[in-house]
Amino acid sequence: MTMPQTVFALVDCNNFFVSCERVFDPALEGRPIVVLSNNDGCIISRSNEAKALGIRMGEPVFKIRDLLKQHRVRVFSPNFSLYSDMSERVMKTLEQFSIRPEVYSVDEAFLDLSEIDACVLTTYGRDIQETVHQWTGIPVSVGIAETKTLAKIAVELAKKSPKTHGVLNLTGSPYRALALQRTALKDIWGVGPRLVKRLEHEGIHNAEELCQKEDGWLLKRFSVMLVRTVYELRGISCLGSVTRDPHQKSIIYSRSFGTPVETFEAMREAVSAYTARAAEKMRHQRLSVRTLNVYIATSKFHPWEPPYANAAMMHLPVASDNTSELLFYAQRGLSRIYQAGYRYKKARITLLDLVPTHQIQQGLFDTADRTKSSRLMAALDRMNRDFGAGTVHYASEGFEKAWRMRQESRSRRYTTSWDELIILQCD
DNA sequence: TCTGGGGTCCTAGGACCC
DNA sequence: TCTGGGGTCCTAGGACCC
Repeated sequence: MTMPQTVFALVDCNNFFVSCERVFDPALEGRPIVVLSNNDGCIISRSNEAKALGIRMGEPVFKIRDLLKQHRVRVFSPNFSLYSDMSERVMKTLEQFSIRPEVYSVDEAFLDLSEIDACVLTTYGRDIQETVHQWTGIPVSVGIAETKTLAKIAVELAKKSPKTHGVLNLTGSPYRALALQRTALKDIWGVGPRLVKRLEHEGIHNAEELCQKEDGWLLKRFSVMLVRTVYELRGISCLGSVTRDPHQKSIIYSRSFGTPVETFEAMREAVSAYTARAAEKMRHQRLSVRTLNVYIATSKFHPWEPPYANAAMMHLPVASDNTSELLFYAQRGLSRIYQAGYRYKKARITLLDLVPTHQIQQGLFDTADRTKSSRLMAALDRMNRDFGAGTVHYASEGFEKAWRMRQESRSRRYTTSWDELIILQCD
């Protein structure tokens, strides 16, 4: 029995965060720009002009300040509400081309094109590219192939070679072997730095050579995961859906502090604020949590300071989506791990064991009035949504927030905040 | 002075049971 | 005195991804 041939397209937004900034300020076109991580720490998105200057992904900003200045690179603090809104617009547009695009990340989606006539696939890809650009202003590249792993390779090659104009169809292509030959190990989806090292040690240096290896040999030395990747490279689709279904398994809220935290009170504020943010995210997805993890740490970059990191795992008797309840456990967890005398740089709240709120198992001795508390939470979320984040918050989150992260040059939230709409002048 | 944040999956090893 | 071995469940940590 032969399986029907699968075909996937990977649609990948070019330099996504940078492209979002450009949509609302066309003067940025052709200029080097970068977007920074939270706390204005590292580079997380670069325009082609910035890449050409040798600015690397993940580069700490303080190391390249002179370079940025010298070339008059426009620098943006991240504006995630803008980016996620733009992302939704792109994904919505893709629904024109496939019943249910699999949203893989903020800037990537897979489309199942198995039903599309093989002779029109490349044209179809171009159509996707043009429509997304026209409807959202975001430039995308499209890679088409028999498996998701090959589609990834196709899209990377499409970005690199100008001849393709951003669309490359590898299905049934005589160039596939050549494409694999030109793909370094580190550029294969699922192969990270550790595997690269081990594979190179075995004398394998590109995707094509990896494909030639026998299954048994791979299995003996590596894992089933790598075997799966190799099958994909050979054109046999064996990855399931990449979307987060049926619901997310964990929610993290993690931030570095703008200035180090050195007192229990300040840390308690930060942990409370982070817990409240994580709880908001969770309620937005109609989930409740059974296990909560509190983590605090000093900087890992200051070897001259005494290091400390610890985490506390807290189990709730009954799954909850109530911020007050979560705050109680978070604070209790914190007092278990907090040690005085350190300069803390980061805190993190992880919510694990998430369950849909509508199917919570009530505890035998649980007397809390769940309906009442969920109405309170809904009211709180609504106020913060309609009147701006932080309109109403818990006192334990604090008011001074000296630990709050730095954000010096964020663009306006053009699409999600009434106060920050774009203004046109017509003279 | 300044070094991000949010996820998933797999595996090894310990605890415990029969 | 003999010091087995299989199964399951849980967790921490590794590896990878964007």
